[in-house]
Amino acid sequence: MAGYVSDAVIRRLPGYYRYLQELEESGEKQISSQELGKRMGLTASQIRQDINCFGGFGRQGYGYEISKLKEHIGEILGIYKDHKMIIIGAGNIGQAVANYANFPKEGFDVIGVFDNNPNKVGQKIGGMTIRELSTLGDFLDQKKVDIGVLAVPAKDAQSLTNLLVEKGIKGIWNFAPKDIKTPEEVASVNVHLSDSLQVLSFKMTYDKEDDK
Amino acid sequence: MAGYVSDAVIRRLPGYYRYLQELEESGEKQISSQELGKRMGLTASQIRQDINCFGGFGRQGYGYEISKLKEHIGEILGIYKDHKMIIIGAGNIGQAVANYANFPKEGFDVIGVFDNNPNKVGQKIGGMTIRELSTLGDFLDQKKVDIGVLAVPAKDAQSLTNLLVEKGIKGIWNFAPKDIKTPEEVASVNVHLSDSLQVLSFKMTYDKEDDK
DNA sequence: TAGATTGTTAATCGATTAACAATC
DNA sequence: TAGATTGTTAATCGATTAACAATC
Repeated sequence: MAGYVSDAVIRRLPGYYRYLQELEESGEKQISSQELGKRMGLTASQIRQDINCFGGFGRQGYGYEISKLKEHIGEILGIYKDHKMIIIGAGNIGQAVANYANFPKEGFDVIGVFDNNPNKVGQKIGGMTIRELSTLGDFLDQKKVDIGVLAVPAKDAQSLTNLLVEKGIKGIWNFAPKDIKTPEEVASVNVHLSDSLQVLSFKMTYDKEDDK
Repeated sequence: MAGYVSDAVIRRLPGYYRYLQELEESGEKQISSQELGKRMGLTASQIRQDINCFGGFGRQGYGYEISKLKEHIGEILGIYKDHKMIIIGAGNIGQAVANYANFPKEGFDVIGVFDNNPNKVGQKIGGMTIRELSTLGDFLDQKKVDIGVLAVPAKDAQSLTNLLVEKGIKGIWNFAPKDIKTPEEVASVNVHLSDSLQVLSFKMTYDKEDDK
């Protein structure tokens, strides 16, 4: 359906989904681009442009049917598909992701957790037994895994990425404080929590000098 | 020093810091915008433009002195300052942040953790005793806190934001799956992990149809 | 000096906003 | 029908890239 979709648009899609879900839960049936824009802090124009990257889901003179638009955007995001995930690194972040309650109901299903620390291997987190990292290759040979979550130190990020890619992973969600390189056909998203905290730190300093 | 700095530039700053640190650790002394661009996947032009938002740190015919530029960008980001942080919500993410090893050495210091679950209050995480959420207001009256980390359910995010703002917090690092509103003088950064996973899901689906 | 590379101005590109005809 | 609001084209704005004089 969609042709080229810019990164700027892609990054806004989950926000649309969240706001539409909230509206749906509050019992609303319909919304105009103007009203949605007011709530989200976007212009009505931008919302219509964004949505029309994927086709005309609205109705002139009426607006958008909330549940239908939400459904469409969920579909576009691919969140109704079944995603098999594994987590590599059972440290703070690996554990948080393993236990994160929001995923399963949306089709993101953790089927394995790996670590190379002997004290952790065999322990359970989020109902899963932590496996020895050296068994990762075999695991990937045997099971279909869609998403690899990298929650390891920076120095291990690229070599593990290479292994995942070699074994046919489709996407990598990278929490290591290091940018990873994947071939074009393997999607990746970097989270970089520490970067995000530094951005906050910057804004705390510089906002004061802002004069607009 | 700096006038208006666009969000696009701000978001790249932590990346510069990371790459420069890595170069420094590997013993490099000097780098040109061209070479740095190659490593980071940016154009040399963009790097020079970005850096010159904050002043001329380079030398013609030579490039940039790595340790000096790193230091400058660290300064700009404000990461050498002392930041007192509190964490609100001792669930998966709150715990991960409390235990996150990368912060203290860079001046981000967690001085309190709060939760409203009686089973959690009194327990220890990251060397801190979890406090009853209802004591948050008093705590903020007594101590100077710079950053509040929100790791709570969506429904509680805005009311806790309001409390933090009222008590004079300077920045909010928001992990709740909900956009928060703060007055202009209070900085905030949303992390929205679930959004980021959905972006990955989208890219896994649509990259294949991409024809460039 | 010659070569390299910055700092900065100008050109281009892409994303956002405005406008308005189509139509519910 | 009249009013509202979309889908879409055109105008504007801002960010990225290119170019080049300045200078180390």
